[in-house]
Amino acid sequence: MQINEIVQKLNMTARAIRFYEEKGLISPQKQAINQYRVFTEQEVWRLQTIIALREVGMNLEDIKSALEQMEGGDYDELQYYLELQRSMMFSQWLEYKQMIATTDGLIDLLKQEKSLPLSGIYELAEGSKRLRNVRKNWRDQWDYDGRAVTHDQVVANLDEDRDPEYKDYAEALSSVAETISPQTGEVGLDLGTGTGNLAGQFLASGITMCGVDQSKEMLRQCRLKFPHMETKLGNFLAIPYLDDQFDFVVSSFAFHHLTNEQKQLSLQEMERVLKPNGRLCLADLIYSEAENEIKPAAGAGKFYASLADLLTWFDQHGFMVQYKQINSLLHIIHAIKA
DNA sequence: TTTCTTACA
DNA sequence: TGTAAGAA
Repeated sequence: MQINEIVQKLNMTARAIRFYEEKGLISPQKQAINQYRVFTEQEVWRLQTIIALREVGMNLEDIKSALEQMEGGDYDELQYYLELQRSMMFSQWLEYKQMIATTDGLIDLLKQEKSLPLSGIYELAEGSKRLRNVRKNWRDQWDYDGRAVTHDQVVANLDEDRDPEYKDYAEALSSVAETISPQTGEVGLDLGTGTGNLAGQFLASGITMCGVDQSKEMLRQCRLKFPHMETKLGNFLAIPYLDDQFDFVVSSFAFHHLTNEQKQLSLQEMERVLKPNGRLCLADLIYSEAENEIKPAAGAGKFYASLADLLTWFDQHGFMVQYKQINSLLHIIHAIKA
């Protein structure tokens, strides 16, 4: 097949095809006489794949590696690329939501004041820019990919001196499950599910669970352990689910990886995916009280929330809250969306 | 007529 | 990636 047939068949432009070749995504043979490109079925298939991946917003570089993986029969990688794409789309969706809200704010100001007060504009613009940056600055700083395989052993054989972070791990998990005490037929979300240890508590009693984690390797382990659990790549700041999807949201030993600013966004996100009257239960390392309390160092990339801040947030957002303390840092927080 | 390459937007 | 120009 020559280039024009392809162009019509897949309705694209010849320039695009040559461009893909230039970028090394395809490499059709050329006729010796006139240098015309000749396309095989294989190449048509590749082109179709490129178009499809393009359609979901993947850039050419990523498509190239995805294609290479698929050549090697590695469909896991492709799945990862698609999930990454999906989670990015959720980030963008939220950004748009934010921008819409900002615009609405400006429209309201315009209506009320007949003019745009500069301070208001500035505030709204700054606000949305800040939110955008907070989301953009999210990264895997913790190398969970590298720790995925050994993670379960680490939490199983705790050396409390070396890993004070996971002290009372098992107790915390079962406490969360107990607190939520899910009804048959309910659907729950485990944020930062890792290898699915918390979700497993619910799965064991026949509850449908979805898990979100930012580490693909953690999710791989999780899928091995719980093949029937739905897992998605994503993060706390742009939960890859639509609004009002879950009866309850849980999370353990993960929230403290967020900065305080990110925590606010994250709570907002949990609220978004939670059904009306949904429940939320967090097990995490939290400073309990008083400013003058001696706060143990949280370590790099860790930000223990203050209990008071959390309670305030829940209060302001119409949640009923209860909490209990497991050890000096570890708390279980239970909030119900009224 | 068709496609190719190259340069530029 | 689109468009334009010159060549095979």
